Amino acid sequence: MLQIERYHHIVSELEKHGSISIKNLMNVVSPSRSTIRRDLLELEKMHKLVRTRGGAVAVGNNTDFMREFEYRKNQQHEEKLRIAHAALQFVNEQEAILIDEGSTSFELAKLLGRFRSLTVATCSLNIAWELRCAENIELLVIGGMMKRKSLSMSGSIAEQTVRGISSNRFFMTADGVNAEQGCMCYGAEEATVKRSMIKSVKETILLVDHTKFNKNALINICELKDLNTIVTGKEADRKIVSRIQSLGINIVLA
Amino acid sequence: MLQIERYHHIVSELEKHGSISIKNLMNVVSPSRSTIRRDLLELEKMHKLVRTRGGAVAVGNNTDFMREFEYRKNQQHEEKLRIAHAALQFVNEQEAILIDEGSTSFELAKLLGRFRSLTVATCSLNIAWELRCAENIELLVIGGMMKRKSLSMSGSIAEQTVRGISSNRFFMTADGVNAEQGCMCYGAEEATVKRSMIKSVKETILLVDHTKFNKNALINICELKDLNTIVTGKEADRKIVSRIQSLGINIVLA
DNA sequence: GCATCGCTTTGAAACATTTTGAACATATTA
DNA sequence: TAATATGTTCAAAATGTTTCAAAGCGATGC
Repeated sequence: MLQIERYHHIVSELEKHGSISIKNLMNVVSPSRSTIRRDLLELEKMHKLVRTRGGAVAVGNNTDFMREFEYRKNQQHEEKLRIAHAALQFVNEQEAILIDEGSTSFELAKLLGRFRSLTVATCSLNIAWELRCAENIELLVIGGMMKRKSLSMSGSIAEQTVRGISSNRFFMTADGVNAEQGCMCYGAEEATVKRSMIKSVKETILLVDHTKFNKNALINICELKDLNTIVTGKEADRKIVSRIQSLGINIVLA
Repeated sequence: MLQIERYHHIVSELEKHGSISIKNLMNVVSPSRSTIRRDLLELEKMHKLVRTRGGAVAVGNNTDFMREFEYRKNQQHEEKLRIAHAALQFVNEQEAILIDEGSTSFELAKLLGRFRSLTVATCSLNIAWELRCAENIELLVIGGMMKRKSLSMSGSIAEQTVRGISSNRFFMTADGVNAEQGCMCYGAEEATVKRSMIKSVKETILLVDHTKFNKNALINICELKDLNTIVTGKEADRKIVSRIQSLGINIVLA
């Protein structure tokens, strides 16, 4: 394995797991302890990792974030993947779509490579980064003050930008949904941006895993009737589903 | 195997795997190390790949790591680091600064961890990603249509955002600088954003390595008198330096 | 057609440099 | 204290660079 390939392998393992051991790297990237040790030494100089006894961990700031993101991603990850796949039916070639921040919509973004040509607008830094090299996608990054927790842009600048655009579909996420209060999330500014987005599109499609139903989150985003479709996992409670359907909202169980 | 066939084979392998080793190419494209080495040398000149010890990696590779590797192999990398360090003297605690896209300003961004509290606005997706976890930094991402080549946002949305902000200092980059035409860059939309940025700050500081002097790039950004300071490498030609100083521009040789 | 010339490409060898794997003494952990 | 990991040093291996002669190839003239 080439040196650069080893470096790359180590860094990407680190991004995935947050830490690695020399033992696990042996026979994968190199047969010799010394070489691995030297690689870690080099990567530490580049501030790509911090060495520990027996291995290394991802660098300071990134670790917390990675852990949190990985954690959120892994919760209901399999369900989120199903939801993302099901959401694809609402994406059409040559269209412009809006994608919200959040792990489910991140999964959707990762599936957009299959289209020939799309325009995607997003306030998620994660999604922007994921799509930055996708040649089939015209990417509109919605700027604003970045929220470190969600890695998304919000605030008055984001709102102003959203008001100036219009598109067919908005794939929204939420932290809580119920028939009475509608969609909710924890951040007030995020909620404002979401509301603007809803206004600037023809159709809003909510992507939520089943655990979000009947859960309350601080800030109200919109009522259920503002949505056109909800895509969720087949684990969703039947009563809730039929309750929502009775309000005239289309539900897709993935 | 014909030369052109070898080139083709190497490039397509590179597209498939992201990296190749000379060993693997031996006996496939040519029996001789020398020939392969020469091929890689040629392809590197054509910017089809970047050579590494023992092989080569694809250019414009998606991963952070490869991109950084490409940067590091760049001739002026060491100079750019010096320039970034020197530029730090113009950054003050608690201030708001604007940072342009480009590899030199990216180096500057990486040094901002040493401040206790800063507000940073940038149109560079690279820089935004780099600073996403920095708890000492309030990050304003300037949104807009993303240019894949520079990983930066521009266009009318970016301009509009820039018009709405004001800050103390703008750290600008350029592809060409000379006393007559001033600062230039290759992208027309990028130039427009840069001009807006210059207008919205008190002081503009240009960060350029010495190779940018007396080089022409397509689009004019501004005249030299619009700048307050130029930070460049000590390799810069003395004549050019004194010529610019005579125009009343402060020059820092890093 | 074929020999010759000039140019480019190729393969190999010599030498410089970097990387690697192993050995051993030292430090750290349980 | 035993076990494990680390740092250091060194020779061997691998890779890069430079140089050069041989081979390949097109153009030209006979």
